[in-house]
Amino acid sequence: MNYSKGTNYALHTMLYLATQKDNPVVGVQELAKHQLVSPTYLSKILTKLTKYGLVESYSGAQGGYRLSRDKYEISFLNIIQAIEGNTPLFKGCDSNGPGCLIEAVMKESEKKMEEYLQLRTIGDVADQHEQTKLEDE
Amino acid sequence: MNYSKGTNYALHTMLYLATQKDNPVVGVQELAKHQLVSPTYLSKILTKLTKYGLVESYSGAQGGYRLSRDKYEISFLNIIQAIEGNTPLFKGCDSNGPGCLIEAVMKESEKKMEEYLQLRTIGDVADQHEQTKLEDE
DNA sequence: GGCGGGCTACTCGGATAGTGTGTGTCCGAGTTATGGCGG
DNA sequence: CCGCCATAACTCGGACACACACTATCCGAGTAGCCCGCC
Repeated sequence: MNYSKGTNYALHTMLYLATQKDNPVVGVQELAKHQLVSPTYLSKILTKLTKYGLVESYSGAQGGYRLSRDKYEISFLNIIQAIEGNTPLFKGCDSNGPGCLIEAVMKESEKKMEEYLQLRTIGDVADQHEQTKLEDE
Repeated sequence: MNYSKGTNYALHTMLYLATQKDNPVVGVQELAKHQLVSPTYLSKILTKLTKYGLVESYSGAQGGYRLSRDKYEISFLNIIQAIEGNTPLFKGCDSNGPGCLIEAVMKESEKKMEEYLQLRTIGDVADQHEQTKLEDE
């Protein structure tokens, strides 16, 4: 029970894209280099993000990816669900029916987490990232 | 990324124990019968709960398990961590150091969920369970 | 009637497969910018 | 100088192998209550 590595890669990739000026198209090679991941594997993750509508892909030479909408409109929850799916963490009370009290508690706890992840956007964190970089200098 | 079935079994088993009067010793056979799980597998889960100090085991004839402390002192988080371990859901920012902003957000979201799970005790839910049973009659 | 030994029911723990998901690679197909060549 | 074409760079998508955790089962060992027989 933990987040897949793909989610980690996806979050860092999105953060990298969000810190770029003027939202340019960035190739997979460059994205992969910053995380020590194979470009082919990262492209699979980016495919998921594309299907989920978080990034746009551009084929051909000088192609690559860029954010498909404003970085402040992309929450952590969006990215996580794009990779992990939006299936609930807890399931299996089917035999006990929808009135299972345990399921209710688990779903509520999951909701608490998702509410926070929905609040935080990749743009916010990108700004924080810029801030700390300036402080270092 | 989801809770293991073992966690589901553990929660239902704990709830069943909590709804018993006077906290008697209950055998694995009886516990397994209510969840349609093999007794041998359920015993492995109960072993974890025992090591975590949530239940006590009694060997020999008429043996079994019972809660080792007051049901209102046993939170959902206790049970979940007994089965899933207390490792964080999100990990892998080691290369980025402890100052990784993404990791901070993820850990905070996890904390939100755990806070709620720590609040809810198996005793509370057991009482709710009794309540709804009375209303049905 | 009291005591002891064997029996039974039960848990404990390790060993062992099967299975599904995540992880990662490889390759062919399609797409687009770029540069060179000929008109 | 302009347009066409080959080439290179790049993404896209599927197919495929591998590793690891979860799931589940089986079996031997240990333990405690119970019953029966012997003294």
